[in-house]
Amino acid sequence: MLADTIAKLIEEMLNDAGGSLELQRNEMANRLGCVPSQISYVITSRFTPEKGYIIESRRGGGGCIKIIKKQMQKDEYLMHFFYAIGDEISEREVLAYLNNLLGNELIGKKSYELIAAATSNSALSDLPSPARDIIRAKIFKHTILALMK
Amino acid sequence: MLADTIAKLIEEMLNDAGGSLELQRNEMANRLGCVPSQISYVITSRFTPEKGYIIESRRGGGGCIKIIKKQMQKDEYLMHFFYAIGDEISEREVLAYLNNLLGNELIGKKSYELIAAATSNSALSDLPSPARDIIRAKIFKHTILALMK
DNA sequence: TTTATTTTGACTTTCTTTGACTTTGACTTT
DNA sequence: AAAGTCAAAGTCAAAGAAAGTCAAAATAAA
Repeated sequence: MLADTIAKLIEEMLNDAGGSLELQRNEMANRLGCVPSQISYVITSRFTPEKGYIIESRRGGGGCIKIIKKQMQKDEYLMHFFYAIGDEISEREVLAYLNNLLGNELIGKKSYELIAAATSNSALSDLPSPARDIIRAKIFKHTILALMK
Repeated sequence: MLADTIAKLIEEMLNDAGGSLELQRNEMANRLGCVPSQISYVITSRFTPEKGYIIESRRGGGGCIKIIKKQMQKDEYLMHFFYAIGDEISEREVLAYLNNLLGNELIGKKSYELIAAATSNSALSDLPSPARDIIRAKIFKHTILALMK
């Protein structure tokens, strides 16, 4: 299957490049003889933040797609937290996690405050009860990944 | 890419000059082997007031373009941002704000990444279109307030 | 067969480059 | 002083370059 081939190729390139890489969508699609949006598809379906990848991109002349892989190792502990977070989470639970991270000096006071603010009930007060904890979990996960950048 | 090269050059010159500098458009374009309006393009697209730059210029013989990087007091600036944020905001707009804050060294790279992650389309992808930008604005405002703690 | 994933391609959006044309200001000439 | 000249910078739109989006069609999995 094409998608798997491309995914494998990108992973390989990521390894060679040491965890972070920039590619040009059109150029790559050309090399592989596929349509450019296929590259987009592979990236959005396989290199998701959930799987520990961060994607950035720029359009226009000289544009490109940047893929960053967060490897465990230094961030092993954070990854442990990352995986521990379920699909939904309460404000209280977030604070418990954050206190743990702070206590272990994995994050600083400023990061603590920022994440607490972003995931607070106050910030998410427009959302109804079931949705709120789901969004909170996503935001929390994203911030944990961002910490590892 | 040409534009990036020019932008980088100007930033460097600004640093060397300590935050304010005068350049001649034609002379510079000539040196870089590009068309003069390319310099204008770079300045209007990268050195915007949004990002904390002030541009002045004089036409005619001996004319030039003056670029000033301005800095404000931290909380004043943050409050300014806070009030500028409307009831809804796109991912793009948040990033523009953040880049400004980062450029003015009002936040660090880590805060930048955290807020960007918490307000990303990716983190909020479960929310439908109108709600997404509203929640994003609330989260953003909360994090800005947290920065002032 | 039904459902989920992949593949494609048409269309959109964003960013860059270029060049023709306009406006402005300083200096020179009348 | 008024007019003319020339050297800047400004403006704008067209063309080009890349990535994003979306949905239909094809394929694979259940």
